[in-house]
Amino acid sequence: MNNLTLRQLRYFQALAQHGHFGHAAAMCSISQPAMSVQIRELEENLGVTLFERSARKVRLTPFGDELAVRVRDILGAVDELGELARATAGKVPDRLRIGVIPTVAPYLLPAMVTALTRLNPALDLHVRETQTTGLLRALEQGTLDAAVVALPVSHPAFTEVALCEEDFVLVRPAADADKPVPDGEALRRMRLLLLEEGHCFRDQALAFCAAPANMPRDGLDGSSLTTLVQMVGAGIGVTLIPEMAIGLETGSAPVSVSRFGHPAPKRTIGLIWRRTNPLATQLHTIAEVLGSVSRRD
Amino acid sequence: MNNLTLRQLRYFQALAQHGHFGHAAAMCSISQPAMSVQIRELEENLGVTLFERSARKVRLTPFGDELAVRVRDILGAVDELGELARATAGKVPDRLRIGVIPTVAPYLLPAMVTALTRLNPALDLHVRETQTTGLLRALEQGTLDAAVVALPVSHPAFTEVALCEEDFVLVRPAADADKPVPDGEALRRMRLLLLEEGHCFRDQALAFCAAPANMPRDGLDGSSLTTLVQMVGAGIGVTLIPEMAIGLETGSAPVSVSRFGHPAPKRTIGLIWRRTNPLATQLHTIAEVLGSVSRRD
DNA sequence: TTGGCTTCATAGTTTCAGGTTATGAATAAC
DNA sequence: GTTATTCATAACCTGAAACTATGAAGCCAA
Repeated sequence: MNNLTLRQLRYFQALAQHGHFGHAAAMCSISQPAMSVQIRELEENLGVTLFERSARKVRLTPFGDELAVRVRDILGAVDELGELARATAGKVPDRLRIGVIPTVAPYLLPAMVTALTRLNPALDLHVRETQTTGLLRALEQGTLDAAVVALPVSHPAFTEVALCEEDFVLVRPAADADKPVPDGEALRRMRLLLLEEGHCFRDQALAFCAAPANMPRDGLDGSSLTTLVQMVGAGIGVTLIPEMAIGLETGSAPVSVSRFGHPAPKRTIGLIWRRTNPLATQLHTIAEVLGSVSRRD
Repeated sequence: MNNLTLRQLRYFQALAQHGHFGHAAAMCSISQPAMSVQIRELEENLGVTLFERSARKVRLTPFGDELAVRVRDILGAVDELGELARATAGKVPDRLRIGVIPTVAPYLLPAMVTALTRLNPALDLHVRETQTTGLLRALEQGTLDAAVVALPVSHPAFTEVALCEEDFVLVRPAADADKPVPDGEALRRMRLLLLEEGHCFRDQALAFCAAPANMPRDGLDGSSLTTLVQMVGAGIGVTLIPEMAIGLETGSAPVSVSRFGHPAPKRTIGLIWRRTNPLATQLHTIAEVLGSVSRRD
C-alpha cells in the first residue's frame, strides 16, 4: 500500500515550509481541509507522524525534517523532467545514429558532420557505413535513427526524402580523353570495372548498360571506388563514379573524366527512416540540412 | 499544467522495460487501455513523444531513453522514503535534543549518554544545561525535544514522567560530623549556603526550612554545588546537596555528610516534553531508560 | 471565567481522474 | 484474403480528492 502521491509530497513540502495548514493550502491553491486530509493520508501511507500539531504551531517532527530534505530533491528531479522535455521538444536529439552507404560516405560525411553539429552543438553523432541492406535491417531493429541511401527504397515501413540527384561520370585512362563518349550500349561492350555485389551503385551502373544485374563478369570487381579508379589509371579498363566522388578520387591517378550525353545515368540520394519514428519533424529538418549540403548550396 | 503523476512514471518504467503495452499493463495490474491512456497523458504532459509505436514493437525514443534513467532514480528515491519510514517507525529518533537542569547534569549525564547511545548507536545527542525556566521556554519553542527537571512542573502543555526520587543530605564542616543533625527549623537559623536565585534546588531547600523563597540573605549564594561544598569545607557555613551529588562533590573538601531524619527533604527528578510531541511513545521508552540509570538499577 | 478568535479536524457532497469492458484500426503472418 | 496480434478509442463506472459547512481545542483579552 505504497500509495505515495507526488501531490502529497508537494503538499508536504508546502506545509513544511509554512508551518501553517491554511497558508500552505493557499500556496497550493486548495482549501485547508484538503491539505489536512492529504497530509494525514501521507502520514498514514508512511506510518509515521510528520508534523506535530499544537494549538498555534505546526512543527516538523525529527523524521519529518529528514524527509523534507529527500522530498525536496525528489520534487526537484521531477520538475527537471518537465524542463528537460520542454528544452528538448522539437530539437534535434542529442544522440543521432545515422547510416550511410559506402558510395556516399567518404564524399559527404565531412560536410554532413559539420552541418549537423551546427544544428546541435551538443550532438553525439554515430555514423555507420555499410550497404543498403545492412542499413535497412539496422533501421528496422531500431539501432539506427536514419540512413542516407540511394532512392527509391520502396519499402512501406520507411519514409524517404530526396536529398539530391547526381549524374554518373565516365572514368577512362588519361590517354582516352579525346575519344567519343560511349552510350550505355557501347559501354556494355567495354571492360567496365564495377564495385562488388551488394553495392547499389553497381546495380545502377549495370542498369544504365541495360545489362542484367547477375551478368557473369570475369574478376573485374573492386571493393571501393578508389580501387576502381586506380585500376583505370593502370589501364585495366573504364568505370563509372558518381559526380560527388570526382574531386576526391580522380586527383591521384592518370585518368580522364567525361560526362555522358542524354540520357545521362544518375542516382537520387535520399534520407530514410522508419515511418513510425516520432522524430519525423526533426528528421525532415535534418534532411533539409543534408540536402543543402549535398547540393553544395 | 505540470500534472506529472508518480503513477504515470511507474507505468512509464514498466513499459520502457517490457516494450509491450499488454505485458506492462499486466505487471502494473491494470488493463491495457489504462496503460495506453496514462502513457499518452504522460507524453502530453511533457509535450514529447516517449515511445515509438510500430505494429509489433514499442521502442523508446532517444528522449524517452534519457528520461528512463532519471525516472528510475526518482522512483528509487520515492521508494526509499517508504523504507526509511518503516525503518524509523517507533525507533528512537536519530537526533535527540535534551535539556538538563544544572543540579542534575554533572551527576547523571555520563550514564545518560551511555544508556541512550545503547538504545540507538547512531544517536546524535544534543544536551543543553540551563535552569528550568530556560528549558521550558526551549521546549515550547521546539528547540528541545525533552528535558530532565525537578517535578512537578504542572504546566498543561507538558507531559511529565518521574524518573527517580532522591533525598537531600546535609553537608557540614568535617569538624561538625558528630553534632546532632538539625531539622528544618534548626537549619533555618544556621549559616545555610545556597545556590543563587533561579535554581529550583534553592527553592526546594528553602521550602524544607519553611522559609519564604524571597527571604533576604546576606551574600551566601554560590553558583554551583561544587562552590557551595568548597565554601563549607572552608568553614563558612553548611549546605544541602542532592544524594546523587555526594560522590562527585564531597571527595575534595574536609566536609561531613549526614542524612536527615523523617521527614527528609527530597526532590523528584522527571522527564518532560510537549504534550503534543508525536514522539511520545519513544519518549516514554527514553524515560524508562533514564529512570533505571538514575536509580542505578 | 467567559466570549471571541484562530486554527486544525471532520462530515457531507460533488467533480473528475483513472479504471473497466467492448470495440476499432493497422499491420504482420499465414 | 484471412487471421492474429497489438495499440487506440469510446462509453461507462468507481473512488480519490476537492469544496463548503461545521466542530473542537486552545489562546487571548476583558
